[in-house]
Amino acid sequence: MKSTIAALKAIADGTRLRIVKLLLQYNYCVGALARRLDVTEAAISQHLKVLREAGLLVGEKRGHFMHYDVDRNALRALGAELEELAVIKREACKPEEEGCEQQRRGRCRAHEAGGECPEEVHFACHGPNADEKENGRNGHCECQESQKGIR
Amino acid sequence: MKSTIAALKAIADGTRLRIVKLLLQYNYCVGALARRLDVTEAAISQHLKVLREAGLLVGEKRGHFMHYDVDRNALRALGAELEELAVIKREACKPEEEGCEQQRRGRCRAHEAGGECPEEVHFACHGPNADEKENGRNGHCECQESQKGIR
DNA sequence: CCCTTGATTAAGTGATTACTTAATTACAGA
DNA sequence: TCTGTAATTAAGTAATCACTTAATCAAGGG
Repeated sequence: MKSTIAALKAIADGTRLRIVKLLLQYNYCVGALARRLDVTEAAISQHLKVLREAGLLVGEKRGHFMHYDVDRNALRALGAELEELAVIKREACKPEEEGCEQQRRGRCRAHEAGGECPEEVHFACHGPNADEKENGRNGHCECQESQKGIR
Repeated sequence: MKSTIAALKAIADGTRLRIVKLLLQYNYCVGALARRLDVTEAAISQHLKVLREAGLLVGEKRGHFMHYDVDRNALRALGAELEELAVIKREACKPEEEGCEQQRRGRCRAHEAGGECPEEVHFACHGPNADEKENGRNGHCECQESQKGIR
């Protein structure tokens, strides 16, 4: 989760994305990357550090040259994580589990049909206010796909 | 390409990733997001703008509430793009196409076997220097998987 | 043991970013 | 039309970031 963000941050940079793409194809050392990308070696080294610490690269010393490889599994995993987000579905309201009040939801649907939205269901959109939060309401059941059209 | 980076930058932020995850599940309006995430509405609005301009969200006005939905296709496409990177293979050297000198590569392998790396193949790792670049050498063929172990 | 070269680190700079508060725009109801 | 509320935008600030140059570390070859 936190490492996901670190990895996303690491690859969400033009120069670093170019580095990753180059290293996927070629086994360049640091100096070669610098020349190919027309960036100073120091800058490349700093970018490599970011990518390495994000788990996207692994380094290997050969002679006194340093070569970096992309951790393809980490890259795949990162992509998969985003794709998996995309399949999250709007949760259906389960009032019996969540302790929500069906009456209130019913009233929301009435509003959807053109009726008026009573004051008690305002948090359908806005979530619980401070008092409601203390009363354990989480405001989530009122904002489902099933009630699309409500506020 | 450029939009890829924008989308990655947009989602590579803790607060914005939380927004996306919430919006995948719930149909909150801006104020509800602000309350759920304990962030000011102004801050949320600015994050929503970033996500919207990156193509990850679409907004819809209902009454005078603003609801945002995640563009799941965009999210999927972004994840797929990262996964597709991971399958890029190290390119085999094609000297006939690239104008590289096989003799030189041969000498590199000799070095791999424990021999000495002659000065002329130094760019095997480092890419072309200024003069070589003018002579059309791209320094790429010498740095392939096939020559792993060379500098 | 020095000298050269590759790579990293240190320090400093300008640009960008995430946030705050305040002002503004947009909209619905009285 | 006026009022109150939702949302956005403006303006300012502290922190982070990508880059630069210079110094340092590491590793061979003479």
